[in-house]
Amino acid sequence: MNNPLPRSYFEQSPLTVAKDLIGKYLTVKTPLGVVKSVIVETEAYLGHLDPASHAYKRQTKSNEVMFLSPGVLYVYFTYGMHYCMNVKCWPYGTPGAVLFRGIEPIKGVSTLLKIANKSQKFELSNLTNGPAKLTKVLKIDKSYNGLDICLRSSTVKIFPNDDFKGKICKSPRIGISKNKDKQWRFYLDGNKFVSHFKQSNFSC
DNA sequence: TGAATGATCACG
DNA sequence: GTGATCATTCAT
Repeated sequence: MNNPLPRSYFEQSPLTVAKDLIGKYLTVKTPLGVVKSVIVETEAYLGHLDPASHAYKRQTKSNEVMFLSPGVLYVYFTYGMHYCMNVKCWPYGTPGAVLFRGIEPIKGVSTLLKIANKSQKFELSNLTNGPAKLTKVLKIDKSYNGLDICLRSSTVKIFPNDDFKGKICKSPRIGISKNKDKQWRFYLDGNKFVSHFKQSNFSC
């Protein structure tokens, strides 16, 4: 069995990590069993350099884990009802993160359907093709904020995928009002687990 | 296109 | 305290 991606991997720029995470394996130990997925969509947030980042101007109670060690999760609550999951990048003290926006489950599919209370016929992509959808079905909430995913013992881990072959495209990030021109969203071309499948402004 | 729904932050 | 905003989702 491989080791999960090490802390040094997450010390890189969020832009580097966001693009490189496409195609890698995400494993999450849910209350009902382990689910393994392929990461198919991410976005980079560049902390002090990025007006759209939650850590652009200052360090607060809610964004503090983005200033901690690379490889910890940053989970935030938004719109009064949703959780979104990021992994902290860049070295300790320098805020930055990669948001998980879409994943394709490949093991533990029945577990996911059970958590969502859906039948085998349900279109699986509708459960994981959005940042708040995937946290909901994986039962990721604020209690995961600050979790270190570089440890073998962690309930969330990311593993390499040496066989990955696929075309990675990029586009502006979804749902932000600042820094809209930057193409800091990355996704696997043609994959149905990618959110906002129909988007005009992209390049590959 | 707009409602749901609540935490957070800037302001003064 | 008040109001605006929000890295979303779903129904209309």
